[in-house]
Amino acid sequence: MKQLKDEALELIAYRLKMLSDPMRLKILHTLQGGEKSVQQLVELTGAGQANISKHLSQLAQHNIVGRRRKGLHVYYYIADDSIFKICDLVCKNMEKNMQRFNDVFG
Amino acid sequence: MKQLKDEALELIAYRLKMLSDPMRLKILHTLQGGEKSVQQLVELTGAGQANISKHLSQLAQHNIVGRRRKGLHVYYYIADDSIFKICDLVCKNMEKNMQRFNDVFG
DNA sequence: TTCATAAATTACTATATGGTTATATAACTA
DNA sequence: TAGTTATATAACCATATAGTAATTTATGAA
Repeated sequence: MKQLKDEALELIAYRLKMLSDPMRLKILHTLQGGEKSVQQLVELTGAGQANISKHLSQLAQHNIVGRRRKGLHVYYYIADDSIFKICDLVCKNMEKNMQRFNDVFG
Repeated sequence: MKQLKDEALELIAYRLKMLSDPMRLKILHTLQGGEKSVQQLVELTGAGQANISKHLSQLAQHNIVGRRRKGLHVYYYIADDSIFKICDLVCKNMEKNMQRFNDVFG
């Protein structure tokens, strides 16, 4: 087992923090269907414009999404697919827990 | 692509929040070497006892760790290995980013 | 029962974070 | 240029969270 330094743990935690917010996950999940402008994300998620922009700049700082300007619009896209693998792992594990729950109490 | 409900996204976010704190990661990483008592974790991590206990109960609530009482001591152990896969994914991606950084600026 | 030790909990503080409103910036159009 | 639209940023508030000190609970030993 590799020994991780505190600094490394902080980096991992800092990155996972990006994925531990429902609205950011919703944005990412929406972007999974292809790149979207801020406007489109506002419509598709139902969140406020400033809110979306703030989340997007955070995600961009972490290189989780990329941005591309086209006239007045700025299009954002997924730049790091590994986030979905992470979500899948979490989902699978939750399913397993549900199953165990059902096995015992169902 | 599966459509995820807001509720599902909240569950995922809530679970990932458990992994987005350096101290909790440190605890989990320490437990990777085998089960440990609260005392041992206090010594190995350098954190306060109350702090460790609080993090452990959070992790236990999410079934990420399990607990076993043996006399005065309570031993905690990893109950969900998938967390390490998640950390590995994050690590790999960070390495990739570093590599890209080095390729461009190194 | 009394004492000692381990762990959990409570109460509190400081800080971080998400959301909102208002404003600023950037880019296109007339 | 002035006006319009899209996005970003700033300021602010409310809430959540990590850490700590003090206390309580649980267990074992004398």
